[in-house]
Amino acid sequence: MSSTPQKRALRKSPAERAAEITEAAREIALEAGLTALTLRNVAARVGVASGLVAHYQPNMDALVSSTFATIVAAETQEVAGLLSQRPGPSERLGLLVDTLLDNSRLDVTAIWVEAWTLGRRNEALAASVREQMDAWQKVFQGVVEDGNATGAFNVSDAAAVAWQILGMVDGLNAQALVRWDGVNDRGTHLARAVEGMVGAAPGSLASKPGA
Amino acid sequence: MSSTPQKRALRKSPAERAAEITEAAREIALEAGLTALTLRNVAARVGVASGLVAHYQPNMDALVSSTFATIVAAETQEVAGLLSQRPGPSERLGLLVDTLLDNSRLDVTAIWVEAWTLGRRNEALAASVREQMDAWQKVFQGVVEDGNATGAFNVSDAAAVAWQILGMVDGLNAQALVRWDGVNDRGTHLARAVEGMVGAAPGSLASKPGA
DNA sequence: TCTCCTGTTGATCACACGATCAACAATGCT
DNA sequence: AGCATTGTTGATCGTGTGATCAACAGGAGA
Repeated sequence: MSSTPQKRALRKSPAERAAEITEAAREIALEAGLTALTLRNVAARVGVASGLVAHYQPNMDALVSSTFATIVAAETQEVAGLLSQRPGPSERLGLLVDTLLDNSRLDVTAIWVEAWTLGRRNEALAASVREQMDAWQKVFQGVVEDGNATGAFNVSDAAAVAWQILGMVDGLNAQALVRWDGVNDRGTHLARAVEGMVGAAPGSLASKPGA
Repeated sequence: MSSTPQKRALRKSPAERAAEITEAAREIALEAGLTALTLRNVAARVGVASGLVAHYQPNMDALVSSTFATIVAAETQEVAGLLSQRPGPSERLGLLVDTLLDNSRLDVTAIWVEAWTLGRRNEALAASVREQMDAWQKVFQGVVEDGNATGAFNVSDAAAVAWQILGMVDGLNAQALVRWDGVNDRGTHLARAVEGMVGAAPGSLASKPGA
């Protein structure tokens, strides 16, 4: 008769409570998407009244937007960190391509796709999406420019090529979200395509490090 | 005092009324997305009570699903029709790439992206999405296989490469949905990438027919 | 002209959403 | 110990959704 008899949530500092809410929002978004970010949903996860969530956020659009930014920025930084450990531009670009095969990031991909359409009705989210896309593009652009300097690549417009590769990766990831089967050598095929774009020698972007 | 005084919609045959409803749904989806497909929204467009829309559809999930299929299948057939007018595989693949630059299809792209996430909670829609993706993939696969037979391309796994190209096109289109600026020569870059994938000679996929 | 058949209405239900706010109570300070 | 600050509650409002169904009325056939 008393499964969760905790009548009242214990009082916490604003900073601590705010952190709980954003963390709960992050978890919910990763598990069930940005659409599942409702006042009552987040409140239930924290173990708190719905009004409290509203008290800590100007409105739900803002929470959706900031949650998206938190999740996506973390991924960008994580991958960027992995990149810096690779010796040269070819190895770095190859690593980025291999990220495609890593289905452990499908939950983040789902959030990307959701944000693209949700941004249509949530201006704050739309701004975050553009911001985070720019961040990703700069990661790619840096690698391409490095390769240009080294001579490994030969690209006239590094920014444009970076946008292109980003778009391809996003598209293939989104495809894997719906159709995870049917395609085997995604890494190899994409590596060949990217080689064509950056003017690298065929096979220079090692897809599978184990080979 | 009487802007739309039509008290009662005139009686029509079931087939005619059903066609009106599906057509209204198509228009709404193209203008405001699949999310805007509500009972009252569709009913208002037809000029009819909301209950009538429900009467002609088993449920809204089905209407969303069929509307998606209608819109997307029409685009696939339209582009496939354009393809058949081109002489050889290289020209056909080049045309497919140029379709990317055609921003007149952005409304359909928006529906694609929306369907990818909506399919998470609408099983009927998810099935339609997979079906329509297969249809698109077959279009690409046909072109690739033709090129293989002609000798213009050199691809070991045509199906996989077709999936890859489709994913790239989707990704770049989705990107254009959010970030329409910043990239100029999308066609050229993608053409170079695809050339790398199918083993075609560089420049053989003419991006801009005017050149 | 009368009578059914059936296309159509619109009120209604249950539910979920964001947002608001007076009332409450835990906590730290005096 | 008493008090004031403030974190917290939960009922409430307005809106929107899909779905249901008894009642209505247009129109074709007798």
